[in-house]
Amino acid sequence: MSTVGLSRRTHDCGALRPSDAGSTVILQGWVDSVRDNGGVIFLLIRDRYGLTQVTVDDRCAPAVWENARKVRLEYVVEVEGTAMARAPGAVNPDMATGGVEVLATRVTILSRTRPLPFAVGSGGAKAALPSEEVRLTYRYLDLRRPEMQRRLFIRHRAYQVTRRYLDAHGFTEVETPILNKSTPEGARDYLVPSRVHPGHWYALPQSPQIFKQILMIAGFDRYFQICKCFRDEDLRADRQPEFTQIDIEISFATWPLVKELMDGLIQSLFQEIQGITLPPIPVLSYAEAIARYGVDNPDIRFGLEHIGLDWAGTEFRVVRGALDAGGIAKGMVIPGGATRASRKVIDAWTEFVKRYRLGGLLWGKRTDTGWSGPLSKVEPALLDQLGANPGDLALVAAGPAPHVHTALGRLRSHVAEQLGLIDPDSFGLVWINAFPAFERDEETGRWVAVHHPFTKPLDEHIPLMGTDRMGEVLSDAYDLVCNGYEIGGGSIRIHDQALQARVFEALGLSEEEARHKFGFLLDALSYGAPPHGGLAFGFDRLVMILSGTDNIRDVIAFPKTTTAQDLMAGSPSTVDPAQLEELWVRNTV
RNA sequence: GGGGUGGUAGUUCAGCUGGUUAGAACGCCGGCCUGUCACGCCGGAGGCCGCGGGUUCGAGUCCCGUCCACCCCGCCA
Repeated sequence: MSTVGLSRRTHDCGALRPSDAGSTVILQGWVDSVRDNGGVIFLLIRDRYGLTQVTVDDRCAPAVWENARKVRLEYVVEVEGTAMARAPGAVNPDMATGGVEVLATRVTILSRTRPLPFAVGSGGAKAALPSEEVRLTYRYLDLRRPEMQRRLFIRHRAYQVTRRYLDAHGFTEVETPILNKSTPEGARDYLVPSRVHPGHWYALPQSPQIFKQILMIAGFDRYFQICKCFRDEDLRADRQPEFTQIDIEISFATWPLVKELMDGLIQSLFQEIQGITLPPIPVLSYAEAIARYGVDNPDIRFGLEHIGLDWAGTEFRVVRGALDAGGIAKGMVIPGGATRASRKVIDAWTEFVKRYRLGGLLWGKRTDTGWSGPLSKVEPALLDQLGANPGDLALVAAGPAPHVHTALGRLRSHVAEQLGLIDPDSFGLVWINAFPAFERDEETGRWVAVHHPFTKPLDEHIPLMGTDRMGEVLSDAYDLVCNGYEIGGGSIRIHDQALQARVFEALGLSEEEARHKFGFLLDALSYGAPPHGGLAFGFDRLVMILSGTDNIRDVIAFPKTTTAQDLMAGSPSTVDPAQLEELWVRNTV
């Protein structure tokens, strides 16, 4: 790849090698370090490709010296000089260009800098990274750091691999509107007032869901888009208010076809970016994932699987009480945990599970002869089901099923991380499918769609809709999970308007309401809709995993804080009252 | 909406149970130094101790409130 072309520079800062000795070169870049030894000055020049040492000594003209003395960290300079092989004792084996240096014949300062708010270049290695607040305020400086550049280059590669793969498999990239109709389901919408329609509002898309289904009805057969989505909900380390999805929809799709095509995309991404060939991606049903891992986004890079026990006949009070109240109790065994987990550590785990609305944690250490700890009061025959060996630690959680699953599931990852059971260089991918189609809204008690109301229930479960077994209906939906992160999800959609109407009915949506919210989709479905399905990948999370970070802000050029502010740009901000007036909006703050 | 951690020099941090003039490192400014690569040495400047109240003879330190950053619960079809 040539980066020089018609530019003045002859090489980038990562290019020179001892074999270039004797060449006249021009470099342009930022001053990464200045080592002024009096009679000789060494400048490290940095660009996105690397670092090159420039030498100024008594062979250099007075004008070179004059400018070299003025140079400061992060000045932008152009240096002309002669590439020289370094003397054997002066070679730096830690640098790609460590065998060469450029003896300057000209140093031109292209741009100066004010004193920096924090160390940017390799000199920053000696200082800790500044706070996120400072990094975000001066994002242009943070992004100058090679580590941040590396992540955005990986992101760039991921865009290209995605487009190339999907194009090669017959997908058409289509853009859908950013100014949309609000639908009151799902996350909170970001709203945009209409100037020409007083009192009317657009919503920014939470996803292009309905549009991509309409593209299927329109006959595009295979669609994709790398698109921004917006959800006005509280943030997390892996959640931003605006984020990027690889949005995909396939006509005449079945779950096996979706899996085959998407496994190929994921394989390509890991192959071309990480250079690794993934093993085939396994599939777990939702029910199995919950039983074995407690969560629907399990990290399968380590064991510590949950163990369901048959508690028949137990008189152990905590478990008995939970079971009698309609709850469950299940366990987890930590091999060697009897010595690896101190009482203090177990107490901390007990506190940990309380976050997830669990009352506490029962534990027991398997000894050569029996059990110690609270679990020693349980009937020993029942504990045999745990399959623990002497030296193992068993943890048992009892309570309402959702709390037990979630708490023990989160604890499983917490323990694995704490005990170093996770190989940080490995990737654990797994598909989860056969999700429940409906769940009860905790506040209203109404049935709501777990995925979205266009998700097709499994054929054999369709008759259960609207009956008292509504909660047993499973859907043809699937998520892709990597290292415990949900990185994608989708479903086979309903393409039949009669079935769609039945789902709305089962959800307690009147025909009128359904028409008001989704009328245009219902109309479209009535004009010859092919069977179709698809999914969307969380592109930021994917890049996060591919670049080895656990924070989504690290892979977004200009992210927002946990209070959804852009500290650099200063958004959100107040606006001129005249703007509001034009938009028929009145400020009530 | 709730819980937790943090906020002291440009940056990263120290500052014990309240006590005289708030320190260090890096950076910045000036000087010295001909082979450095975290260069070294000497000197200097730089502080509304996040903000607002309160307790006290006295607050960086204790109390209340508030703002900001981060992590988590709720939330995120």
